[in-house]
Amino acid sequence: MMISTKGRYALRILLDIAASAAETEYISLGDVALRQEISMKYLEAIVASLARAELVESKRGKAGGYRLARPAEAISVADVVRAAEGGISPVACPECDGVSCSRAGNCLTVDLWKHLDTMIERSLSAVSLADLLSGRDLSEVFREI
Amino acid sequence: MMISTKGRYALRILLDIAASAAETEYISLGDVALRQEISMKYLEAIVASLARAELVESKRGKAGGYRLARPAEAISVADVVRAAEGGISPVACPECDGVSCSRAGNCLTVDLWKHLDTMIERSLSAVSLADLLSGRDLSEVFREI
DNA sequence: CACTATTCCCACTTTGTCAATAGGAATTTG
DNA sequence: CAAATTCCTATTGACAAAGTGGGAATAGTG
Repeated sequence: MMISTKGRYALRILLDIAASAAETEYISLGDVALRQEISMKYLEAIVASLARAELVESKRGKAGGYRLARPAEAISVADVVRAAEGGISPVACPECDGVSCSRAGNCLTVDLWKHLDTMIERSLSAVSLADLLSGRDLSEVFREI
Repeated sequence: MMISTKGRYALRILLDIAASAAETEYISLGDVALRQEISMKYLEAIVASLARAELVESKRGKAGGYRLARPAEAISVADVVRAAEGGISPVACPECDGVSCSRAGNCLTVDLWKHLDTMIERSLSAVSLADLLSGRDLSEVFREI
């Protein structure tokens, strides 16, 4: 599994909410849809998974909307992708997913995929929404991993 | 797009060929199919893309088969994945694919995806078939990136 | 209370990709 | 020629991605 529109949109949505948060407590999806040029309906679907993962809190009814459930510093890109895509691993290797594979013993590749997975995991965990909002140079972040 | 069975199988196929290469010059897909428990027909499809990418050379007819087009040290996992999957990038971000995106200017995420891409690219480029065959500890390889 | 703006829920469509299979043509060796 | 191989094109079934549609529940406002 990889990073499709769901994951990319999810990140943009959260950044949009975080950036607009000063004005009003809760940001409506209508506003986000306008700014991000994403259809309202698709937004709903994506935000639903973000809410399920407790990355955002919602308030219904008029003047309702969404806000971050935690400070932007405490939400990593890994959190977002996991919530939106259902997982982070880019490799469909059974053994890597915890399902034992009959070939695991003499498979020369398992180890490679596992290393790749953990590296991606660590990289995306190291970048927070706040980092992206501040325009921080990501070379630093990635170098420290 | 990222690493599906096609990419994983492709790697296993090349490792199989590389490991058996001492016995006979060319390895037939029938043999690979038996050892790797992958259907002959699916193998054909995958090997075709490896041949197109000039990672393997073929010989037709009886006693024909495939062999590596370069020494195992000179074939990286990145080469294999690119050939089998048609690309490496796990992110479907237009700007990252070279297609200019109207939002690129005020998009806070493009940079992140580009960093991620190049990191994966560099990681997979750093591992060769020979590394995998020798059972070399990949922690070393990944640490040096 | 009536109205309106919102989230929430479920079902649906369309399009595309993955994973694999099928049948047969072309080529080489013995 | 016969057998073993690669090569080529087409097709299938399952599943997910990307998005749409209709409407119910909720909450603030005049």
